[in-house]
Amino acid sequence: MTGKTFSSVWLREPRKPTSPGRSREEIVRAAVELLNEEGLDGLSMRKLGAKLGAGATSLYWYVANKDELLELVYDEVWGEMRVPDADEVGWREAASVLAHSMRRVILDHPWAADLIGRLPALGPNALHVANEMRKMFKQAGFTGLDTDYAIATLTGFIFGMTIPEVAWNSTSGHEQVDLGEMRSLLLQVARRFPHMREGFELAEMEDPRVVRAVAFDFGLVSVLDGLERRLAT
Amino acid sequence: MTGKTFSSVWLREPRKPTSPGRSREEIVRAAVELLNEEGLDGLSMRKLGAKLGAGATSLYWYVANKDELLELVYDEVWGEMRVPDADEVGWREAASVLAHSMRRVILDHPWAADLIGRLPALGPNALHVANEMRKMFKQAGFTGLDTDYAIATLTGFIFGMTIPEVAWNSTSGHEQVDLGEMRSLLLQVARRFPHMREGFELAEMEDPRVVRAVAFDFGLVSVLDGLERRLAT
DNA sequence: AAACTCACTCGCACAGTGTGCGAGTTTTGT
DNA sequence: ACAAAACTCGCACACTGTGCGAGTGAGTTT
Repeated sequence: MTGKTFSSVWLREPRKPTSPGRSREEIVRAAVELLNEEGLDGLSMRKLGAKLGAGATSLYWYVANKDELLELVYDEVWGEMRVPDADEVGWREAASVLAHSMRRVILDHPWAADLIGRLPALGPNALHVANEMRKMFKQAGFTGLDTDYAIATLTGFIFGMTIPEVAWNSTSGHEQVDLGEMRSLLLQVARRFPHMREGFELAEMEDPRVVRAVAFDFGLVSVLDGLERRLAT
Repeated sequence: MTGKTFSSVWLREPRKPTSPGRSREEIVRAAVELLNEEGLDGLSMRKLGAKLGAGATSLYWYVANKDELLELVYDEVWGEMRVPDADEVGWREAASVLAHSMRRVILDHPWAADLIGRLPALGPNALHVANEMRKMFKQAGFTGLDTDYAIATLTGFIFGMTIPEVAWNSTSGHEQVDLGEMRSLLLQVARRFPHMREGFELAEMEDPRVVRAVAFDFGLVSVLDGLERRLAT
């Protein structure tokens, strides 16, 4: 374990000098664009500099290092998540809309999936979402730490459902894999793991994207039901 | 989108030549060791070669590229997950033990958290776990695709709960952050996001590790309750 | 007007990365 | 003994993040 000292953009002076109205947001915006186009590996300081018509190392005036830049872009995706007001639509509806929104955002920004396991979500946008979720679950009737447990449970489910989906999408983007070979491999697998066979047969009649969406909905009502049951005690 | 052709170690000839009983497993084992010691960034082909007393590029005889090596080590962690027999202990108990086992394995191999979002779990160990889970949920009473949805829901919850926990651990390993500064920042946050305040106050009286473990249990019973409810319809 | 300060830019260099290539070495098969 | 196959590895290439220190240009002070 490298004795790394914990540091985060968010745990520092509220602002850098940033006197000219110019650049940090611009950098983050360009970085997000680059990430959307080329993925996490496609983001390098040199490319980002070039995209902004700047030298590679100029960016280091606005950002301490690449990790800090990643913290900033990570919070940016939290900013895209929509949390409806539970007072207006009820907590279950609010939670459901939020869940689909979070899933959508991650699928649209696959690189964010990698960041979830690397950075804690401490930025203002993430805190805003957390705050709204807390309000939502309190409105549902949760109290004390149970409220936070409910938040963790729901976001956990959403992330855990979506992150592997990203992994799957990244490989099967336009699959070059021989379909016949794939099929025969599946058969071979089915022999060694007999319980999987039925699942394979059922799943291959549907569009995988649809299957995953249905699975998400199935899981979501389960989780919400489970949370609702906690309220009864 | 780079038109990457999908390829996986698992979708290829069942075996490389591998005539001498010697090396591929050994490489994977050493890689896992290196990963446990130094994390995902600490694994480089050169270091791995050195650890094995071999030249850096010698490994490429046994492994097509680094990604393939990662697929192999990824499946290795699936091999550490324990799935009890649902016929003996009942599906709820089996699911619960499995969940805690998966959480433990990921916390013990934090680098695996990054791989979940990058690679689909297609290795033999992963398939074995999936197979056992399918058996477990069928024993519970699920049928058809619902069985697969239940699997996705449970593993989704487990991963989604644990992956951010890994992120948090990686920063707060031995936190060098000024506690007073942290405190004052939290107060500032609490002003902007009032609903968070109660959560902060409650949480800071407990050991964060314990809080997260409790949250996991809370979420787990919720998810299992929710799944059980699906059986009623 | 001259001097100074300070926000900002960026080229160079260093240590490190994955990996293709092709020339070597060892082991195996006949 | 000879050939073929299995295996090793040094070199080179293009790339990475980033510390350093010299440069630029606008604004402020004297």
